[in-house]
Amino acid sequence: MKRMRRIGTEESATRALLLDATEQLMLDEGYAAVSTRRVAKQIGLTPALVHYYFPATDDLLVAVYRRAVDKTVERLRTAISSEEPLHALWRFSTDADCTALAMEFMAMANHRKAIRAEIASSAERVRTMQAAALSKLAFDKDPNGCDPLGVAALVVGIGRLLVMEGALGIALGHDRVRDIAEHWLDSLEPRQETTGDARADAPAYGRPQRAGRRGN
Amino acid sequence: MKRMRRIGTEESATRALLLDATEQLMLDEGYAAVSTRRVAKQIGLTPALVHYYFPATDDLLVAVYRRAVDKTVERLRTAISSEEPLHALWRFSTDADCTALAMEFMAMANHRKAIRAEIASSAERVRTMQAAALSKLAFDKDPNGCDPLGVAALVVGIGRLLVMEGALGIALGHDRVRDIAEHWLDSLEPRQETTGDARADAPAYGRPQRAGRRGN
DNA sequence: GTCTATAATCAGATAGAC
DNA sequence: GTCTATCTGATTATAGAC
Repeated sequence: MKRMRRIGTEESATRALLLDATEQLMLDEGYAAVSTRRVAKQIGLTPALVHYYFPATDDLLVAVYRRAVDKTVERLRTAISSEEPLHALWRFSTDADCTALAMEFMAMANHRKAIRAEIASSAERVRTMQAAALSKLAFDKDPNGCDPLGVAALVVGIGRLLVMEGALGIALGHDRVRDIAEHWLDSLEPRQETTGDARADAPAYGRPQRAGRRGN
Repeated sequence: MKRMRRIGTEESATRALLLDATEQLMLDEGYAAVSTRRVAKQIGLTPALVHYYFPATDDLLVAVYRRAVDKTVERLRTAISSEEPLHALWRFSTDADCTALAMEFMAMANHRKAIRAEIASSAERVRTMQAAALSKLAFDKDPNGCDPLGVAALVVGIGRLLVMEGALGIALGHDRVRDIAEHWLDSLEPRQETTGDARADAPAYGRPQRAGRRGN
């Protein structure tokens, strides 16, 4: 049995720093900006140290992804346990911050096998969870053949559409898409009037531009 | 005025070959596989020759994109001039071959400024064209606030959702999404019964897996 | 047109000193 | 834990021969 290379512990503060730096780099400049050198530089350390915690670069990326999924699942769990899970899911999906990182990973999955496998295995789990939260809606009466799974996939997909295009500078028709989507959501999950004033939670989706985005 | 570097003509057959090879490489292995070396190798030429026709790599990518947009616009034009433009647009957007390349460019745009600018300028043009084709539909009567622009954006977006997730190996709920979408389309643009037999054109969207996809 | 040769970066990954 | 030093290989891009 050959001598294994040394590797950092999961509890290390430095390891967490590396994950933070990688995530931030992806959000600021896109996943293509991620390299052991750039990540290390970002927090004033050396590339070799990155390899100490993450032997291969894919290990780093997968770790970032897993942590992000865990965080998302947690936030999602509280969101969809609300009175109006469908509208909560919509707000969640149209929130740029929640979705931008997911988009980066989807883009990255196109040419990183490890990430693709990770996404495929987590996506169905999350979607199933979302569908479960929508199962209390009265889809039986829906005249359009809607069901929890399809609605979950659609709502999240439309949210991503808006966020993704927004990041590219495309906005034509977005107002109308939002109108149609929200009208549809209202029909599936009627808003319950509270005290008569305007509803408390405005749509989270505003101007989707990212802060520090730089080109190539 | 400094001496300009030599550059190949637009009519060159070799230039067209380079564009073909680049496009194929993007579809087979993802945009990240595109480099002057890989492209040149693919057709048995040298990297330097790529730079002869396309001084910078971005020039090559933009040229591929422009050519693809032109081709798409042409196919789209004939498609949506049919009797049922909305259903035609749906079939177009759910066709993996038509959409896969677009997805690659969208992913690439996340970190290539030149591509992002190109996409932003072409996307609105295409969407406007699609919306125009849908303007003959009776949206005035639509109880859900649908309008051509929003419907165009939504239909294409949902199609892309299916294609994109399919490429990642995600399929959970896709059948239901397709059901919901097609039911919606039928309500917006009622199918006209022909001679009573099954409708001629089946949905184009089947198994979305790409052929030669390789990881990392 | 197409090539060879080369410069200048940048990447991933490892060994071994401290 | 963190570093320096190094190997290896890929990439963009240019100059100049043929």
